[in-house]
This record gives sequence, structure tokens and C-alpha cells, in this order.
Amino acid sequence: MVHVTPPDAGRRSERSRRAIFDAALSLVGEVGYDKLTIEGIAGRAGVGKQTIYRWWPSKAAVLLDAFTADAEAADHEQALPDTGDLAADLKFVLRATADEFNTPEFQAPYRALAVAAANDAKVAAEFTGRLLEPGIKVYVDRLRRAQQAGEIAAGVDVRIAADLILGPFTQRWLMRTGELTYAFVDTLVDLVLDGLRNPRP
Amino acid sequence: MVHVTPPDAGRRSERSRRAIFDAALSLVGEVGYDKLTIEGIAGRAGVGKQTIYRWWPSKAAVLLDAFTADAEAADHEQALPDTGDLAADLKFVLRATADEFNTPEFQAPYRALAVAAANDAKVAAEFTGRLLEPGIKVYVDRLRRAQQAGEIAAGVDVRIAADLILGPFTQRWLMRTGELTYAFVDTLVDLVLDGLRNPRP
Amino acid sequence: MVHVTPPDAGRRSERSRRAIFDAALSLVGEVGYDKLTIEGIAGRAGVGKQTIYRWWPSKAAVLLDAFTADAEAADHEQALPDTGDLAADLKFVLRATADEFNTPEFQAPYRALAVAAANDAKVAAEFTGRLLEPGIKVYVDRLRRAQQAGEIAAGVDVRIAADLILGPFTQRWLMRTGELTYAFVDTLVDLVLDGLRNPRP
Amino acid sequence: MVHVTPPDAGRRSERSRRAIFDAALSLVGEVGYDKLTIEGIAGRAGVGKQTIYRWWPSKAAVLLDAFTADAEAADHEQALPDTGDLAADLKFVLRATADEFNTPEFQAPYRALAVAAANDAKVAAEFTGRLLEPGIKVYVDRLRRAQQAGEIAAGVDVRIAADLILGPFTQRWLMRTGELTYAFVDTLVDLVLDGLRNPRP
DNA sequence: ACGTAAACGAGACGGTACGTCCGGTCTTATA
DNA sequence: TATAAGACCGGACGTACCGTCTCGTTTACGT
Repeated sequence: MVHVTPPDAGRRSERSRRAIFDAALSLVGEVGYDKLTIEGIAGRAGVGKQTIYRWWPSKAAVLLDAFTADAEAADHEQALPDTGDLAADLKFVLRATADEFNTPEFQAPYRALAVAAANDAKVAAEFTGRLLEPGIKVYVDRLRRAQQAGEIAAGVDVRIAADLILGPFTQRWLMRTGELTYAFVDTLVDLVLDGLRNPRP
Repeated sequence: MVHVTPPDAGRRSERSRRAIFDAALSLVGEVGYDKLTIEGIAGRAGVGKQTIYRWWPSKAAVLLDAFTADAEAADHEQALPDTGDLAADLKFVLRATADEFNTPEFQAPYRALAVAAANDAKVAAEFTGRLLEPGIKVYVDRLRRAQQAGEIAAGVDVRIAADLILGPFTQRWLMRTGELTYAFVDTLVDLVLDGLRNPRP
Repeated sequence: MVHVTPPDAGRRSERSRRAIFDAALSLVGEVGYDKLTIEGIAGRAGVGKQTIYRWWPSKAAVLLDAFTADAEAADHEQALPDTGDLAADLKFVLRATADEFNTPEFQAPYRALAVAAANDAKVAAEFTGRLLEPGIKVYVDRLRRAQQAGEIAAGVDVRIAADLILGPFTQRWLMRTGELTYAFVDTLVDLVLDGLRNPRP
Repeated sequence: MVHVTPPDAGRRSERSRRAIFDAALSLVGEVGYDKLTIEGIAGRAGVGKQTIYRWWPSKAAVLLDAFTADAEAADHEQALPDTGDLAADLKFVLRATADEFNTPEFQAPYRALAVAAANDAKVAAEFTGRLLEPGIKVYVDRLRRAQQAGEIAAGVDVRIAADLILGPFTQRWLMRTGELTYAFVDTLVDLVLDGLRNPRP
């Protein structure tokens, strides 16, 4: 059995950590994920390569931490509107999400992470656990409250319900099969809530 | 202006073409997409590297052709059942699709292509145009017929309707957030057809 | 047993070979042997690192070939004077040798090779076989003729006799314990020929 | 102007000093000089790297001190036999020297030091001053007495005379051009004392 | 049927990045 | 304040592939 002495996290340089995150995020935006290199990150961060390899196993892991650090700094706690109008609330959040996914600074690293996750099951587990699921949770929580209020049928699995909305949304974004417009997200919410069989109001 | 004489497709070696496809497909299954290399393909195929670079611009393009060649050989034309029972038909096809996506030989190259597409807009256009859309078309056609038969509300965009089903399905598979079981696809179809608000039967 | 396909020497780039030699020789003069790097040679030669690793196992081997190529271009065949006066002839050649060893362009790579040879038995074998021994041979040949002419005692091993002269010479140069002056080499020749016990003239 | 406070030698850890010497000597025997690393020495000695850098400027300096400390512990004062028979005495000492140079524990660090000295003039000065010259002095002293006794011609520079014997000896050892046998050293002494021109007795 | 031009296998080439090792400097906590 | 420990920036190691570029050698036409 191989035993590698883990590095002493207490002595870690916070300055380097931040510089690596900044470099990774800016570079992924400039050159894309697969032209992103550890050497490039180290160079722009003014850091030895070993300092990256000491703390992260791969560029995907660096990017994930970089993105997470930014995200945590940004939202601290998720705001979940509950006006009583489920459709309106979902559209509101989904429009905001669409805006975010249309922002280059957000899009580049997030797409890179999605690619890395699709590629590798290990990364996928980290990515879904730390970014995807917390993002989905906002929807799940709102849907659960709607279910308790009788707005949603009792037997429905709210987690799958959330996927019903976010699956098409994510797919469209990831494969670039269309724009993430307000019209699209509104249609999405209405269709999912009412079902295909119902006559349109 | 640079003018490069294009290669003479007439003189192309079919033997090499097949060998390259076989090598690419088997290798992507063994080592994954980003450890797949042109050199590796050439080596296994018993082919010069230049023969690959002459006919394809990237490993993604090779893989796409390889996969397409196989797919065309397999289904030539898609069978789309129409028993009159929309839900049953959708579940039938979706179960078959789930079976396919659970097959390693299919999964490995398809995932590789999805990854390549998510990464690069050019590849995405090819991938969606040649593989995704044709696959979706089966569902769209059936949904359109259902709409004509009045089973689906008139105003519904059947293309988006297809996404409603396939988006969650693809997302679950791509990010490995869950198994593609028959139960899942059945639930998916029912929820999409009936909507979240409808009372469960 | 490991079998690595050797590179095809027929396709070798003569241009690269020369550039590598020139770079190695100039760099060793500028930075010294242990700051000489493969990367540095490749960089100055305008050559990929792999082109060096493909043809040589180490920087010592590169340097040896570089030096040998130069040496062969220079002397082709060694001239060995034979005026009938052994002492005079030896002094003549040894003075020329001293001049050579006092030349920076010759000294730098030769010292580097001597260092590499002292360090590693494999290199030593190559170095002595290809450079040292041919250099010594000039002296051995002249000594042998002197022995046939009766100027040197019959039982003397002329190879060891050559070492008697060159050993002190080389040692002084290698360890920098003194200058290689004409006076020194003259004294050396006289002492070796006459022995310590003989009365000085 | 940079002023670095020199370390306080009084507080120096003797335990560490010894451990570093032991580690350096054993490691140089195991891996050779150029795979000898400061980190390796520190690791085996159970010592921080800084403790080495604080007291020595280079691995050559460490090795030199390590070797000198051992040598001083061993011979304290050099024994120089004087039986009245110069040739016999020289052969006796040279045979002992040959035995020493054939010992792995002596050979490895000594060769390492010779290599370092050949490479760098600074090291060479230290090496010759502290190890080479004291070793040669034994011969010089004996030769001087022989000269006073009339056994050696009056005009001979005994320092150069010593080189006449030790130069070929060292050269043969350093370049591994032959074994250091008793026969070799005996021949060497006889030839140097009697000269090449003399008829063999 | 034959000569020739293109595709082919092979692989050397100039490069870029990999992940590792070590140099020499620095910081932190013990003793 | 010297030490053990080890993080840090930097730079070279030797390897793997990239995409381009010759090399002969098939191979399939156009004469």
C-alpha cells in the first residue's frame, strides 16, 4: 500500500490559492477548457507548478474549487421567492438562471466543469454534489412547498419534477440547440406544470 | 490566398477507413475520450497518421463519422410504433433508448461525442445535426401525429415537447445522477403528458 | 526483455545534427558542464527535445559526438614528427598539446567530457576509446620507433611510458594545480627520459 | 550592499553535523555524485534542508568536509617509512595507496570530489589544498630526504618528481584505463626512478 | 499493359504540456 | 536562536502527442 504524506494545510499560502483561482477562471474564459493547462495557470498565477499539483489532482479539480469559491462568496444563501404563484416564482428564478447562463464569466467555467463531469464519473460526483444539486435544491424546495399547498399532485416526486424543468433547460444550453430566452423558460414552466395533454388555456 | 488541393476521394482506401473507425471506437471504449489520441488510432488501425489528418480535422470528427457509419449500418430507417396509445408508444421507444444508453459499446463513443460537442460549438452543430436531431425526430414525429389526433393540445410546440422528455433523460445519463430505468422513463412520460398540477391517478 | 524500435538513421536530419553539435559546444563553453541542459541545447539549436533524446542517451553522449565530429573534421590523421631526436620530438608535440589545452574552445568541452568520464564508467569507456587513446597513440607510436632504434630500453612497455608523460600533464590540467607551460612540458620529458636518479646535466 | 548575518557556530548541533556527513558519504556510495542531492542527504540525516544550506554552500563542500572529517579521524598523522631503500619505500606507500583506491568506501566519495574539482576551479582549490597536497606531501618528503642523501639528482624539483609518480597513477584510476595493481605501481616507480633511456638492469 | 500521380505506411521533425524532482529561499513551531 | 519540517517559486527532467513534413511503396487510373 502506497502512503503519501499529505501536505500540511496549515502552512498553505492563501495568496497562491487565490492567484490560482483567478488565473484558472480567467484562462478558461480565454482559451476554453481543453486548451486550459496547469502550466498556463501556474504561469499566470506566478506560482510553481508543484504548488498546484500539491493541492489538486487535476485541472478539473482546480476549476471546481475556483468556481465554488466564487459562488460561495457570491450567494452565501440562496433566495427562494414564494409569492404563492408557483408558475410565476419558477419563471422568475429560471429567468435569473438563464441570465446567469448567458453571462460569459459564468458560462465559461461552468461549461468547462460540465464537460469535465460528463467525461469522468469522479468529477461528475463532485460537480453534481457541490454545484448541480445545490442549484437544483432551490427548485425542489419551492416545489415541495407547492406540493404541501396542494398546487402539485401529491404523488409527484419533486426531485424528478425539478429535473423536468431543468433537464431541457440544461440540455439546450449545453448542446447549444437554442437560446435561453425568457420565452423559452416561460413555455417550459407552463408545459411542465400543465402537461402536454391539457388543452391550452 | 492559400489553396490546398483537396484529396481525391475516389482513390481513398476503404480498408483504411474501416480500420480507423474500428480502432477509434474500440479505443474510446478502453481509454475514454480525452486519452484517445490520433496516434493511438493510427497505431491500432495500422495506418499512417497522415491518412487520418488527410480526411478528418480532429479526433471528434473521426469519432463522429465512425459512430455515424455504425449507426447507419444498424438502423437505416427508424421504426416508430404507433399503436394509438401515445403514452405506451413513448414508453416503448424510451425504454429501448434507455437500453441502448446502458450498453457500453454505444455509451462510450456517444458520451465522448457529447463531451466534444459540449466543448466546442462547431462539433456541437455537427453532432446535433447528424445524431441528436435524427434521434429526436422519432419522438417529434410521433408527437405530431398525436397532436393531429387531438391527444396533445393544439398550441404545443412538439419540438419543445420532445425536449421535455429527452432533456431530463439525457441530463440524468450525462451527469450520471441516476440510473436509466424503465420506472424512470415511465414516470417521465406520465409526468410530461399529464403535468405536475394534475391529480395522480 | 524490452525491445525498443531504434530510430531510422537513414531519415535523420543532418541539419539538426549539426545544429545540436554547435549548440552543445557553444553552450558548454558559456555555462559549464553541469549547467548544460538538454533543453538549453534544443532551444539554441532550434530543435525539439525529442530529436535529441531520439539519438543520444545523455548530454555526455551529445557532447562526445559533437567534440569527436569537430576533432575528426580537424585532424583527419595525426602528424607525428620523427627528427631522430626523441626528446625534441616529444617536447614539440607536447608543447602543441599544451597550446591546445590552453585554448578555451578546446578546453571547455574536453574538460566537460573528462568530468563526465570520471563520473561514469560507461562514458569513460567511450571517452577513452574515442578520444583519449587516439591522442595517446601518437606518443606510443613515436616511443615504439625510438625503442626499435635503441633509444629506449628494450623491456619498457611503451604504453605505460606514454602514461608517464601524459599522466602528470593531464593531472595538472584537470586539477588546475599549475599552468601547462613549455617549461613544464620540457622538464617533464627530460625527467621521464632520464629518470630521477640520473645526475642532471 | 547585502549583509547576511553569519550563523553562530557555537550553537551548532554536532549531532546534525555528524548525521549529515554519514548520510552524504553513504549516499554518494549508493547513487553516485550527480544523483546525490541536498534533499536526499537531509532526508537520510533526519535534518532540515536549511541546516545544510546554513553551513555549506554546495554538495561538494559537504562531501569535502565529510571526507576530510573521516580522513582526519583515520590517519591523524601520516606514517612515512624510510628504510634507506627509496624504491622499496615508494613501492610500499604506493601499494598501500592503491589498496585504498581500490576500496569502495574510499573510492566513491574521493572520485566524487575529484569530479567536482575537475568541474569547478573553486572546489579544485579546496580539494587540492586539503586532500591532494597533503597526500602528495608524503611522497615529496621522502623524495626530498632521498635527494639529500644523494639518491636523486640534485637539480630535480621533488614536487614535480612526486607528480611523475602520482600523475599516471591517478589518471589510470580516474579514467579507469586499467587496474591499480602492485605490478603497475612497481613498474611505475622503477621507470620513474631510472628513466626510459636506461638499459633495464 | 503500362506509366504515373495520388494515397498510403512509416516515422522524423519542431513544438507544447505533462507530472516529477530538486535547487535554493522562506516561514512556522519546537527545544 | 539553531533546528526539523516543509511550503514556496522556479526550472529541468524525460515522455507523450500534436500537426507537418518527407520518405519509399502500393495502387488504380488514363493513355
